Parts: sequence; C-alpha cells; structure tokens
Amino acid sequence: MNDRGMGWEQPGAPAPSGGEALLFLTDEQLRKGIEAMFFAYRGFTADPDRILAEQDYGRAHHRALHFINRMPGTTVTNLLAILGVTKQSLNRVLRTLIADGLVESRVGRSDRRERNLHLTEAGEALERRLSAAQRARMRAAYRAAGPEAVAGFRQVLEAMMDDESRRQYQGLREPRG
Amino acid sequence: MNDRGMGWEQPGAPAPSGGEALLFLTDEQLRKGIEAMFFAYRGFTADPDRILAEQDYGRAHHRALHFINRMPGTTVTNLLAILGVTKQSLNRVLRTLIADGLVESRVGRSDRRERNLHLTEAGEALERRLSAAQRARMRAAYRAAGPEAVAGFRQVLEAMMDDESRRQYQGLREPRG
DNA sequence: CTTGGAATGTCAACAAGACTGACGTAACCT
DNA sequence: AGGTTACGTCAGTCTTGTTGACATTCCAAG
Repeated sequence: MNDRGMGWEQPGAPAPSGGEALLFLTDEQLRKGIEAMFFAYRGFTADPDRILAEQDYGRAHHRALHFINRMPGTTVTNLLAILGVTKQSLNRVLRTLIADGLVESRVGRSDRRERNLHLTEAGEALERRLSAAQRARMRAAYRAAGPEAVAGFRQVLEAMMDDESRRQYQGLREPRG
Repeated sequence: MNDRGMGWEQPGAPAPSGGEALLFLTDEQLRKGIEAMFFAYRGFTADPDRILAEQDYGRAHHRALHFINRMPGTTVTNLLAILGVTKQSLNRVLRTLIADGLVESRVGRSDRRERNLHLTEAGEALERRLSAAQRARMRAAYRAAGPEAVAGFRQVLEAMMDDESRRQYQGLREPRG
C-alpha cells in the first residue's frame, strides 16, 4: 500500500547491458507486461477452446491430454503435481477421457497401486489436433517476432515461474524420446 | 536456462532482420513454448490469487479493478469488450465491488444511459496491493532475463494475441494520462 | 411526439471446473 | 500385522462463465 510514487533506482544509473544491469522498470512498463500476459494468454487458449467446445470438453481435458502425451505412462499422482489440482478435480476429467476411449489406464507393473496413463489412438488424434492449432499460433508468433525475441520470451517466462513449476518445466522432455 | 544458443535458425540462412527470416521450428520447440506459457501463467496469477482469497474475491474482481484503474471513467460496455465476458458475468462482479465500496458507478454526462466506472479510495488501495504483488514478480523476471529478453518477450506476446486483443492492448495508455 | 434501438441492469437456470472432507480398497513396506 | 501410499469416489460448495427473458432509461430518427 505504499508504492504510488515508487521511484526505485536513481536516474543516472549505468546503462543496461546484459542481464546484470539494474533496469529502470517503471510502473507503466510493468503494467504493460501484465496486460500483455493477459491478452496473449487469451489468444493462446482461443484456438484449442474452439475445438474443445465442439467435443464438449474443456481446458482441463486439454491439459490432461497434453501432459499424458508428453509423459506417456505417467501416474495419476505425477499428473496431479504437474497440473496443480486436486485428485477429485483431475479424476472427473480423467474418468470422462477414459470412458470416451481417449485415455487408457494400465495397472502399474512394479507397483500395482499405480495407474500408468497412455493416450489411445483416438486420444492421440485429438491431442494432435489441439496441439496443431496451438502450435500454429505459436509458430506464427515466433516467426513474426524472430529468433532473438523467442529466446527472450522463453527466458522471461521461465523467470516468472514458481520454483516448483520451473523444475517441472525443465524436467519435461520429448515424448517417446 | 538452457536456450541461450538454441540454434534453430536455418544454417546458412540470412541473419534475422525484421522478423523475416525463415525459422526452423520443431514440434518440440513449439511444445516447450506452450508449456512455458502454461507454467508461467500460473506463476503470474499466484500472488494476486493469494491476496484475493483473503478478501473473498476472485480473478474476475482483479481484472475489473485493473482495467477500471487503467481506464478511469470507462463504461460497462467498453469493459465488457476488453474482458471478453458477458454482461451478466461482469455485472455480478461489478455489483459486489460497488456494494463493497471499491468501485463507483456514475451516470454518464453526455449519455446518461452509460455508467462511468471509477475506483474509490478503497478500490485503489486494493488494486495497488494486487498490482504491487504482480509487478514485483514481473520486475524480478525482467531483471533476471535482461532488457533484450524483455523486448523479445513483449514482441512474442503481442504477436500471439488476436487482432482485436492487440488493438485493445495497444490502445491502453497511462491511467489519468 | 412517438417510436425504435441502444445501453444498462436484473432474474433465473445451468455448467465447468476448481475446492474440501470423508471414506474405502488395494497394494506395498517394514 | 500395522501403517502408509495410490487411487477412486461420494457429497457438497464456490467462482465464474454461459443463455434466455425481460424492464428501464434514454437518444435520435422519423
């Protein structure tokens, strides 16, 4: 409650160079960044949302499909940690995906309490369709902005994550290798 | 912190100038971008969410406060267009904010059908608190990534928006300015 | 002056997707 | 044998979004 005139660093500080310099970050610049996230995230989800609506699914289904595709054989507990929701919430989504034949739940081999989750053919098909739409927009944005902008984009996003999310993000690898 | 030298420019392609270069964008690179958005957005909303939970408000209230602060005197219809929700949905939120004395709704001068929305002192106080938390994270991310990364971040986000959102985004100016 | 349409607001009903809490079962580990 | 872990489910709540119907107010065109 105290930052109306937040005059941070004095004018006359060294010019920014690299990522080490003290940056002048005005209220206005930061607010524009916040708004950019807001509007961009809306665009980011718009295309998949349209496809999902056709199928009577929602974003929750998309997220599950994405990460099961990304980490085939993952367990429910692991998915829970990544998505950051309760098991009841995830279970509702997972149940419909399994019932609809998009996801397969196999009893774990070494530990039979666990369920290893995989996409079926149909699940992979929908995931590809959703992903293709989202990737098309991402690709267009990347191309419009250029490779240096893309590197910066990723750096800022990564710095914006919670530590736990960053660990999860960095842990993700190619599906299937 | 791994994508400093992500060599996905076409080998031998002309140096990127003006976002014109042809980029090789693999599925994997695009998926990582998608995941970065997902995890970063979670961090982006985490701090305000905690404050809002204390006050029994949600993100919808935050968004309304943000844009009313940003465009003092804006009308309901304009806010509707920016937030991209139905008037019923916005009205529910607005009603509680007005009832709680955070937002003031004044009958329009030139057109008395319109309602010009303003934050009260209390509304400004909460908005500042929410914004301060969000800006703190944004500032930390910007500083960690450096000024060039910030420019790229904004470029990519802007390119990711729908046309309509981009117009709205670019139309936003300093509050009071 | 009347009327059509625009802007606003309200009521009711509903759905998705999150939450908590409680409970049960099976499997694993010591 | 007993305690813990993994998973699933039932029941209830909350926020935030949706439609549809309808009333009010007011500007502006005829």
